[in-house]
Amino acid sequence: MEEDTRQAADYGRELSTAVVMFHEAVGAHLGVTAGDQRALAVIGRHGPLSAGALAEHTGLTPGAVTGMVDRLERAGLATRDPDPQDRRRVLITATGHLPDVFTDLAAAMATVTARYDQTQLATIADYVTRTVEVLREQTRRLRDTRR
Amino acid sequence: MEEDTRQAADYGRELSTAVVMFHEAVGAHLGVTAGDQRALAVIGRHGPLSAGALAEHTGLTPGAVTGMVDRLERAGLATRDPDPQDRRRVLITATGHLPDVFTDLAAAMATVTARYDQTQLATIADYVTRTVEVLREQTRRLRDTRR
DNA sequence: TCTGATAATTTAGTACAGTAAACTAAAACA
DNA sequence: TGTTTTAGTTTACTGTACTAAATTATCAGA
Repeated sequence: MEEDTRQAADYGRELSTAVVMFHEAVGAHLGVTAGDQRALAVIGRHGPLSAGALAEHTGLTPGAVTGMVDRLERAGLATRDPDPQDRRRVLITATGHLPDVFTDLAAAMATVTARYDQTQLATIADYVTRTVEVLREQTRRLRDTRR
Repeated sequence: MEEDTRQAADYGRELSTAVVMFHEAVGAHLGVTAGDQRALAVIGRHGPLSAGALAEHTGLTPGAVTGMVDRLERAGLATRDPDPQDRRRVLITATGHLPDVFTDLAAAMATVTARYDQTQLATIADYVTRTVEVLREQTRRLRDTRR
């Protein structure tokens, strides 16, 4: 049992490293930062947001959001559309264009998950869900303790 | 089945985000970059490395490695020890001092994995191992296709 | 209609990680 | 012993993301 939980820590670490490096590579490839990608995810889930709303979501200044959206636009991931209700505003809209890198990853992961039956998938889902909760909690704690 | 693999993609995405954000928080908390942490992991596994060897491992210039080691030292994670065989050299040595953040995470993850029996742990290990392989392969492809 | 507030962008500046080159000390070799 | 090479650090510079403040256009309210 002890041996198995130690192994779990090892591959958890390897998974972390692999995830971080993958995302760095994606960022470098697309010319966007991790924060850019997270902002894009917010827009994708929520729908178009004004630059100001995005600034609130990200905690960045309006100027920094301008830069962020520039990068997302340049990468073909988002556009600025005028807001019909307020001409001062732009609505940052996800293009929905999924870069090959994500479709490739999804396809590869589909072949991985296709190996498992329902029970196994439930176990995996449980593990991942709990892991995500742990990570979020630990992240929260870190953010709350100032250096 | 299709529903389940789509859910797998969703929590895979959430896991990715949680991992990246956790590591960013760790980095900010400790004052080290992701690259610093990876270099530290190399030293931890391999044993002390000279600055030059570390530069080769990381692909950075000697000057950048000096900065990296400065940061690791400042965070209490590594030290510079003289190399008895060549006085021009320093051996970058991991202190082995595990920051609370990692022990806390390990403890939290241990409670997660303690929920599963041997069969379930084997399933999880299989999933994680394959996921890591997929991520590494995709990362390699990205690095190989220049922007 | 005018004034104050708001939205996004631009401008000027900062912080940081990294590179290239210079520097200093030590090692290797003739 | 003198010269060349090597190791790590420092210095000067670059690129990038970000902040603060200024700018320009639009909106809301008196």
